[in-house]
Amino acid sequence: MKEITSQQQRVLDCIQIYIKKTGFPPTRADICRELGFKSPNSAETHLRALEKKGFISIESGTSRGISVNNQNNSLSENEYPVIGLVAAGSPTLAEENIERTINCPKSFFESDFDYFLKVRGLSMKDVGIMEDDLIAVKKTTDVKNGDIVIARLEDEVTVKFFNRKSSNIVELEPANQDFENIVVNLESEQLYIEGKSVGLLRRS
Amino acid sequence: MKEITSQQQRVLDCIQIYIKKTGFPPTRADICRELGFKSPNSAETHLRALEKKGFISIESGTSRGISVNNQNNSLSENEYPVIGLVAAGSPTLAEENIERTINCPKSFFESDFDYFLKVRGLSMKDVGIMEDDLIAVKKTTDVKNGDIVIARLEDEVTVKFFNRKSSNIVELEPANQDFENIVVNLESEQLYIEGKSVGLLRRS
DNA sequence: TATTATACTGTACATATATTCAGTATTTTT
DNA sequence: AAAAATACTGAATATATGTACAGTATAATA
Repeated sequence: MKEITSQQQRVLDCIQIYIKKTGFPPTRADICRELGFKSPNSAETHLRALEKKGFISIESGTSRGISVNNQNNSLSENEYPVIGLVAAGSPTLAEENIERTINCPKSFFESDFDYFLKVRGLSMKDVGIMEDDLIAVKKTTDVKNGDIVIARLEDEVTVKFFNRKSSNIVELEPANQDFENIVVNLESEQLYIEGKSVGLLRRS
Repeated sequence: MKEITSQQQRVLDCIQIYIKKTGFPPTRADICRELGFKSPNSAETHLRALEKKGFISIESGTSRGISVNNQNNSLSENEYPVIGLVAAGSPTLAEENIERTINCPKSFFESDFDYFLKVRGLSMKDVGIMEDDLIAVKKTTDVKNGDIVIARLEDEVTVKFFNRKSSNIVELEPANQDFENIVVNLESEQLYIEGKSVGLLRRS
């Protein structure tokens, strides 16, 4: 995404305001009217420049065929994948693991997140995480003691409390007395922290 | 807002999906292509009907001049109030009870809903409803046995399972063995069903 | 120094598009 | 039983709109 000039920014703003106000994009003539241009080609060349720089897309031959490319807009909604917690195998974003997607505002939970994880089992039931709940997961390895983490241990993926006991020992603690702590010796076992829980969604 | 027919609903859905996909509204011809109509007038008459019923607005003489009137639009977002579960007093939508609002897609839970209720206490902890969780509440008195309902009993508002034992007896059952069933005799006590839970949100 | 990008005016035109008119048929409402 | 709404096909047309072409001028880049 190249740098935008101030005039091009004015045109981009004009397009977004127009869409917000009317529900559909402006024509070249509309842009001219809004910004005081006298030739439709003024708008046309700005649109071509904005398209070249990746800010908008233009559907050729289509009236009002302008769409603003909103990839990184924190106010917008987004489709988040729902990933099943398969007993064996890591919860990757590969297409075969995506059960469906959920449309959700980007700033919905306390922090941004990357996907929803569908919970299997009741190992965290004492903190209210039940079967089929959807955990909002932020992909990170930066976790603190007490965080609810999504951890992978030898192809087994679990949701547990994270607890570092020493430089080599990590305990994964369930929130259910029917389950036992998993003590991981980092010297002899591979522990991957896939991410941590930043929220929960239950749709029933 | 009059009633919409199933065909008109198809056209309305088509418009919204088209806008979502392309960023701008469809032409009459686009609608025909999507829905299999053979005459642009098929789309035109449906658009006129949708406009007359208030679902869309049409800018006359304007290409793609369709805008969806998003008051009650299931695809759109909305601000939902968060209401604290005050021990005494009903969870009304009066301004003084609204802690804040949450921006959330309208079709986020299994059914539409009216507000978020912030949970106090642990009476439903065995079904994963914890303190400070936000229950998505649909205002209704149409509840079935087993539904999680928001009930008001003599100025006390609680979240419990609904269980009608007989025409006069309703049991409100907690999901926590530390709490006891509340047996309500409808002849001697007033029971208001404020609504039922259709989902849950936890932001931590 | 030549080239490219930016930033416009002004004209022209093919076509994308809304919209009307003429029909047919079924269902719903009055 | 009549009128209105629904649900279409099919053809015609005025105009709304994208877009190319011809210019002018300045700033940035190679």
